[in-house]
Amino acid sequence: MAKPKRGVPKKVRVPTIQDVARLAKVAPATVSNVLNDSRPVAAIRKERVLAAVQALGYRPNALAASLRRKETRTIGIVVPDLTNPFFGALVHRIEELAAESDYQILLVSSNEDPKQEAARIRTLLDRRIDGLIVAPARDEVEAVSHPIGALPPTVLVDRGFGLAGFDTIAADNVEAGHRGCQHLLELGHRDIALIAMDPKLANFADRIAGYRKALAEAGAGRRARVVTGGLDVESCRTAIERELRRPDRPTAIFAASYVATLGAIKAIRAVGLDLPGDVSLLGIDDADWMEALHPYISAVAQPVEQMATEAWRLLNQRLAGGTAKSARIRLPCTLHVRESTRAVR
Amino acid sequence: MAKPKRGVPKKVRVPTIQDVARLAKVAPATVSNVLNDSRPVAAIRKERVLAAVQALGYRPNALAASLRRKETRTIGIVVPDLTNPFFGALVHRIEELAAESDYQILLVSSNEDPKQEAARIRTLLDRRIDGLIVAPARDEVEAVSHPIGALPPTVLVDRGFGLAGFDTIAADNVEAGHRGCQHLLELGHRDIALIAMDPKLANFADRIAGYRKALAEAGAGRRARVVTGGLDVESCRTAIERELRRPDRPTAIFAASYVATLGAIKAIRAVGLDLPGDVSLLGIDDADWMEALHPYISAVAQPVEQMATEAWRLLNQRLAGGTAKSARIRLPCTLHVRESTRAVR
DNA sequence: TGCAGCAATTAAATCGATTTCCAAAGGCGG
DNA sequence: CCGCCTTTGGAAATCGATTTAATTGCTGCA
Repeated sequence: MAKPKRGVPKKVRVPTIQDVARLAKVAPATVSNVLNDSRPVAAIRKERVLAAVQALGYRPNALAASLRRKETRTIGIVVPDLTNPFFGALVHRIEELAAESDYQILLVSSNEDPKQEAARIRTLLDRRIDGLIVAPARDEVEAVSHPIGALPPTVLVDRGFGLAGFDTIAADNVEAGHRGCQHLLELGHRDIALIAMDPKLANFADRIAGYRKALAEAGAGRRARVVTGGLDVESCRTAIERELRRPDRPTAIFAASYVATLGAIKAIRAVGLDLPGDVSLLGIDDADWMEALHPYISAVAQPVEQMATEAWRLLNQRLAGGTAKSARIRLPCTLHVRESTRAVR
Repeated sequence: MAKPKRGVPKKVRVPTIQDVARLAKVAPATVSNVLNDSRPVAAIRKERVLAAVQALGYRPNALAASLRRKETRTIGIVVPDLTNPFFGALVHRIEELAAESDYQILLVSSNEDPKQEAARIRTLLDRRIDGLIVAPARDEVEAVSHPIGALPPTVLVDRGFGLAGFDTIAADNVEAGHRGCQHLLELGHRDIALIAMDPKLANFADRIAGYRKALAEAGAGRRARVVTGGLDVESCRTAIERELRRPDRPTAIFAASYVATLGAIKAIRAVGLDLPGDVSLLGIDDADWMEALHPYISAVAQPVEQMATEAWRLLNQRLAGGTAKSARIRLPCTLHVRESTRAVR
């Protein structure tokens, strides 16, 4: 293998359309026409161009093309936290779909902070992205929409459901809360504590509403116990631990998110209770490991893949010029009954 | 709230530098000079420009700027699988660091496929990214480097260690295998099966080497049992299951990756063995849930955060014109002894 | 008072494509 | 055989910034 041993990384001038044109003895316009076949070009010339392209290893500068075309074939994705497997899966799937249609992904993370979110979105807009998929940090996307004015076609996923002017997609969170609580009720639980990271977020509000509804239907309306955890595992753990140490501790914990579920498991351990012997645990959001270690964790799974697919579909519709009024899509969750939920003694 | 009710999403013409110049009654060049303070501008004019910028809500078109400056402040990241928490954490951290320096991330996933990887990298290059961070699908990055020719400053993370011409970063995998195996040996295990997804990948080869070394040091050199799993959880599970069903089944499983660990847990369950009563399990790669459910899973943790930090540091050095010879950084892993590894009966 | 010298502005070139529009050439009917 | 129409090719405009180079307007010194 040749050892370059150069000092400064030799700036290789990448070939431009001019170079190709020169080599093929045609006009730049012709090269462009061949490559995009935007207009017919005589076979002889076409060949010469293709040969030149080959020879030089020419690839069009996407920046220049985008500038002229006013289209970047790039979409922005904003998530609160890539570390959360839910968003990991979401981004993964969207990237996959986008790539199939020759789009690329500018990824930014808002770290659950609306300020950062707004700032990052602005930088995305400077890049003239064609579209935007956001899992907002908060539901009032004033941060998203207000200071910015015109956004490109935008789809809101998971949070911010129903915000005017956006296509929005979310799991049917009311149903998730309802179905989950019902499951626990059917097992005979009456003291069910629901752990929400932040009850002001619509997702949690909905899940709480569903939970309350199920309780009410069972005639246990006043037994609702909603605990506010926090945005991270640790704060959820302490909140739940406190709850579990009370004399009237719940017999079941309904953890309304991935982070809360993790916190709940740790809290139950910390207090020294048996899962599911002493307390049952039902999570919202599924993860690969929940079916690995005993007790397998029961969970209401959000349809991440579907959410991603729908998000991409809606965005595509807009990109294609579709002008239907804002879509609002609720996707059903599925309850996975596993081992962490057990009939009350 | 006003209801636009427009048919086609009214194309708002975004203001350009020309518009600002016109409004401020100065030349476009002056606007540019103010905004980048590339040259001194009289206070009166500067104010006028700033006011105009405010009034119009002007933001420079990053495409145009990039085209001219030949710098996009964008870096590409390529990972095999975002669903894997290791890569999730890696990307998360890099994005964070990049944002701090006002860089943005074009994210692509190679799906563990070198062909896709090469294709996706090419599209990244078309976008004229300033730098590239890759966790390659294979170690021979001919896919990465060959057909493409000149790459921008590139850092290889996790895989492809030591490839000529790249800064490379990886965990000290030999040591990880060595330390892990040693731990199992200390517990009295002699029949330790190591599960690698693909022994041809250098990472796994290294981990295997470390494992063999530890065995040899213990005078158990010929007891090495290396099982080839596969790229996904399922195939790992079946491979391990087969191993566990043999009459001379191992007393300990050393799962050399996140995916293998998950597969191992499932396999142990499937065969009906007790973890860690009948078999011990040690994983490589840590995850939040490993310290949640019993038995807590012992694991050799790769220093993801550090790897991300170093990757960004090295890339920055190159971006800043640093011209040192390719760095090769090995980062130490840490053994987390938890509950899944137990002294052999 | 005249001119060198400096600082602040701006006109124009540039980045690298796409697209518009004009010109030349070839085909065809009258 | 001539003029009109259809192709095809290429020159030039364009996208929206940055940067270079030229210009303008002062200041200050002789």
